[in-house]
Amino acid sequence: MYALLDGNNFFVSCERVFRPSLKCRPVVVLSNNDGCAIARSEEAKALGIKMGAPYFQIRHLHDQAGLVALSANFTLYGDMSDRMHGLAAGMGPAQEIYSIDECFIGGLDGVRDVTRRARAIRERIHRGIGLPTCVGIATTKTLAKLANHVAKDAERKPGSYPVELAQVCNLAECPPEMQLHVLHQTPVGDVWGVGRRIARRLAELNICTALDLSRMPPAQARDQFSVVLERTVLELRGIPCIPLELEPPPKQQIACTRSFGMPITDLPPLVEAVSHFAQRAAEKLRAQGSRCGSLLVFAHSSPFRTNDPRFSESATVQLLQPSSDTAVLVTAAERGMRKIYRPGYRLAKAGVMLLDLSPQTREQSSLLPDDTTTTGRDQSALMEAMDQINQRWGKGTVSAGSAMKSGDWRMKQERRTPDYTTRLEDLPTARA
DNA sequence: TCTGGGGTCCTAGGACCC
DNA sequence: TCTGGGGTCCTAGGACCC
Repeated sequence: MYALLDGNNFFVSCERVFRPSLKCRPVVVLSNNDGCAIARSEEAKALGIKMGAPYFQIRHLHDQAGLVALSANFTLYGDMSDRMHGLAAGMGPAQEIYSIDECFIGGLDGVRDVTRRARAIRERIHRGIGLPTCVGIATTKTLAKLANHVAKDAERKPGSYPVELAQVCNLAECPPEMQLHVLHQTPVGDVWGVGRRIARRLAELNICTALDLSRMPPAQARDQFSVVLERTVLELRGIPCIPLELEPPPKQQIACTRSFGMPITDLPPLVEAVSHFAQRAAEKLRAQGSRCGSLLVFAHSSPFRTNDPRFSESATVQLLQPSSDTAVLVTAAERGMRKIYRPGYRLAKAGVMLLDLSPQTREQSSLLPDDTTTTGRDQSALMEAMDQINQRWGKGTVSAGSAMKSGDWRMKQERRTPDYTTRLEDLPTARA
């Protein structure tokens, strides 16, 4: 038995905790660079704003309908997320943190009164940190996801489902007719693991609802699609195929990529940007205790500006030996960028990806006699000191020389809210 | 003028080996 | 003139997730 708990309109809800005036208003949170809407309040959804809608296309709704648009504040959301997951863990013996706003709880078979317990946890989260959540409970993760949809729909679309299912829906407790009804009401594209493409192909086979999909022969799902879809079919039938992942496996690649605040044509700001990306990526790399064997740098022009000349290049730089040293990675990133750079293009985005990750174990010295790369204890001690300083005093307190964050490649974030929960200066003040 | 970022897994096809 | 079969590894591309 699994439960899935997730925060409703998570980023918007985080913002509303500290600005109650945003309640009952249409609110969106924008992606980096204030590019497009990545979270919407119910009121914003009612205005017809789609997930991913470019901001410039919905900006007029500010005057027309009082839309409030905020820059993403991931520091705030990450901290609220930690608190939410901490409270959610009380629901059962095992927890998988699936994303910033969702977690699965497993091992519920031995837990008495699961539904009531889920309601109590929801209440505790709401009282404790002010976030609204919904919980779906079922025999498999895929069905728990589905139940979670039901809990949400029952709450916000009166009449769609019985009110008892609002906020917390335990599908396993529902009578069989209701279970069938739920599967029948769910479009196949809303099933976890079925995206737009596969939904379209399934529709050609006359498979349009979750119920239809659950009745597809698993072998056919495997032959005509993939083992992934076969698992989904089985999960919809109540046969668990996707286990709980208690500990996140170490990442196999680490990326840092950004769209620029304005188009870049010159080499120096590009080098500065990728140096910065390499530095950030190196921090993430060390945080999970890994080294990387190679690094990929890319840059491209805007795919949306069809009149501009197109540019899209990448270079993979092999390191002499695996490293997690900021200086080594920054140097490699710069080299890659100099290699792919061509003048005359308006570049919109660039990034660095660390590949061939392996665990940071013992020091391994180079076989090459004249390898001048600085290695060994001194360098890793320096990295450790850098990470600690930045952790204690804030990101970017110390940084590699070429990676200073000064240029106009920096992203636009014109409507960012304060770091209410992680910076003393931003602590909200309560007035009597 | 203005369109995000960071991941995973699976599959097909080619290279290579015996 | 005749030209196998089975396996592994790697990569690129597609699909999905939030």
